[in-house]
Amino acid sequence: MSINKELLKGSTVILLLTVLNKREMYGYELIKEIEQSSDGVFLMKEGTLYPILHTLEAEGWLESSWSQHDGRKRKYYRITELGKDQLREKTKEWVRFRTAVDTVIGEGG
Amino acid sequence: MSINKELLKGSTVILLLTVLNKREMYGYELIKEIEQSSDGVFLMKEGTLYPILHTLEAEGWLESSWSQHDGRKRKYYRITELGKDQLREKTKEWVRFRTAVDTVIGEGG
DNA sequence: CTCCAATACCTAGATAATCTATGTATCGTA
DNA sequence: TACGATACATAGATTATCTAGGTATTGGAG
Repeated sequence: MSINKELLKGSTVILLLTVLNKREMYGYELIKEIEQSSDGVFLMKEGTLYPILHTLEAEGWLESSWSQHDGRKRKYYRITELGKDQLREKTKEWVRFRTAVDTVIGEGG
Repeated sequence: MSINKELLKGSTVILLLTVLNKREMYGYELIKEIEQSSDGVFLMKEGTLYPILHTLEAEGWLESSWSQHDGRKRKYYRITELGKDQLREKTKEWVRFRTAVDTVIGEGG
């Protein structure tokens, strides 16, 4: 499956990039935000999220900075211009994938 | 990600079950059929397909039988009643997943 | 005051879905 | 006669995600 390997990771990454495209956020907040905005469908684990954030930062799609809030330190992530490019690309890919699945299974193509 | 583990395998399995729900087919044919009906998006590898077919048969979602055609032996797969139940379930799950992603990314929800 | 849940970060190792690579064999065609 | 297409299959690599564990702070319930 050519598109799927990308999409597996892609479906998580696209969600992260999308919410970070609206405003900067810290890890824990991202989990809650994605859970809420997906009506409880996406329950991302911390063990899933943090390694992905590190990877995206290493690839230059995100930038981060620490800040303090009530004695707790938070690491805020912002999307970069490169990240925005990737988001546009991933979004196209998602639509392509979604359309293809719906075409095959004949479910609201 | 609670739904995703299911969906990764699910997105492949749902495609297979869908086309087998229309008529019985053999492995090689399934690859071509899914490739065509998805407009070239899903290029399933034999190394991906055959193990999945064996698993689905072992789980009782599919049945198979050998037949001969021009000296080549083909293994035809049919969907079982259990398989049809699973297909309905998987389809619901797909719609749920698709809707959730589209809600979050705001792409034709 | 003490314990526990929630908040907030992190990593190592396990699990599992898919791919790569390889093997066998037949058929049609250039 | 050599090669691509057809047709099946499996072993091992890759990699995305999960499980399970770790640290530390805050706030509220008992």
